[in-house]
Amino acid sequence: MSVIKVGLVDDNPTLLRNIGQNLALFEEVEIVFKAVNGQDALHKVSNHPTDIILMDIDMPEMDGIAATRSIKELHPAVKIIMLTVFDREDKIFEAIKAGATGYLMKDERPSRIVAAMEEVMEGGAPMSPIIALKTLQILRNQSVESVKIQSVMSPTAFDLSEREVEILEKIAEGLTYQQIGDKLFISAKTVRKHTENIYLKLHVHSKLDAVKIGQKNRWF
Amino acid sequence: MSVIKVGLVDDNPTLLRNIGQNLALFEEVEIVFKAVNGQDALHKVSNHPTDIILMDIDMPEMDGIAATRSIKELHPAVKIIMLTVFDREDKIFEAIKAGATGYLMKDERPSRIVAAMEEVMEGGAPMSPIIALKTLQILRNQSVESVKIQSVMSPTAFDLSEREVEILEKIAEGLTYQQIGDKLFISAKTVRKHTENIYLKLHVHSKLDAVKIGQKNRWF
DNA sequence: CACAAAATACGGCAAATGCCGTATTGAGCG
DNA sequence: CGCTCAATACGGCATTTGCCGTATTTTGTG
Repeated sequence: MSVIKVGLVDDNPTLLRNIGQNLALFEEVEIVFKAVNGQDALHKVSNHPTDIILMDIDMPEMDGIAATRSIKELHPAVKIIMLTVFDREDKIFEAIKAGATGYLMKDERPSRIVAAMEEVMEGGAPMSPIIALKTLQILRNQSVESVKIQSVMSPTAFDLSEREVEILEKIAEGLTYQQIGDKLFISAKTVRKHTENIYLKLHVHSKLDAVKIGQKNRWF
Repeated sequence: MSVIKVGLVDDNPTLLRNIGQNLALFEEVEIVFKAVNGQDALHKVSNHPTDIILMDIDMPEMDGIAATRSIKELHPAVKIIMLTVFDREDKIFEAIKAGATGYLMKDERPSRIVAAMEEVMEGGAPMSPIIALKTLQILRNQSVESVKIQSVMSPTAFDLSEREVEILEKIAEGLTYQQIGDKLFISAKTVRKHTENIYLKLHVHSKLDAVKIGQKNRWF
């Protein structure tokens, strides 16, 4: 892999051109497309072989995070580096969740951006210092348990129907059978029957144990 | 701040000397102490003004993580960069929790280690690419809720006694009053009375709701 | 020691829950 | 068109739970 195929996504044409011109000076990158919004990017990435997308996080229409989610779904191999002007710390976590591999400030030097792209190609995860610190701070607030390696199972793996998952959600909220029935416009008796079936499938015998399985597998 | 005052902590004298010699070539760092274990480090950092500690993560006696925790407690301003030979991914998270600011492989080039220290001094959080990726992966597995800014309350904030917290833990495990009583060698009736008091203090009316508060505040 | 708080224990009762039935309806599918 | 399965609904019953008492013992603290 000598030349890195890059897609640029930014709703500001001026910035788009600036970044493009800066990157064009580096022979190790080749800009394969430019897009002005998430929809546009989603379309163009399908028609151009792409290694890395530099994605503006703040865009109208489909924003960078939604676009990242969509693109990663269709093209998991494409790496995405988020770019932001401000330190939108509330967005960092969402961007990471969406599947971004790197996270840089827009005012990084072009050489740093190219270095970051090379780092991504080598399996790294480049972040601006302030971003890296922020991720550590977020992580530091986590409990050890929540990071434990665990094989997450989908509700269908337990053979739960959609309705049953819906019921289990309400149970997890702490509602009684009657309250759940009222919410779903079915009788409390029916809710209890669903619950019986849920218990059979999950091999548990109480609301609490059922909810515990749901939480462990992040169903809600 | 021109010269960075560095402390080295490693149980392997050879590596300690190697790193020391390598760093000595850089005029922007000054090694203020070397320690061979956590205890030693904890003692020496108190007697030497220190900016950054390079800490081996695998040490006998007090390991790097415990040492980091202790040092950050006494000297919050001291930045700590963890060094590891292998990709001990299970240790990364613990190290971060303990308060490490950076996380590098030992085989990083000396110039990279110096660059990382400068990055730390500027408020960054340098990580080797593989580490950075790992932190993102950990973060990606988190639920959004668990990162939400939330004021975590201690059980004492709800006026819960130790015993009541203990009872609540068992409830969270999904045990019945009888089972809890058997485990704690008290009668089920007593467990129920404790639970009544817990409900009063937490303002809830069911096991599920009580456990939800406990989970939200990370009591177990 | 005296006092307060916490932990322990028991009784009773209404409501909720867990579990065993049965039965009807409708949607999907070969 | 039958077949299956999910969703719906109801009855009954034993157990658990939530909540109201009261009361004794233990523990900690001034």
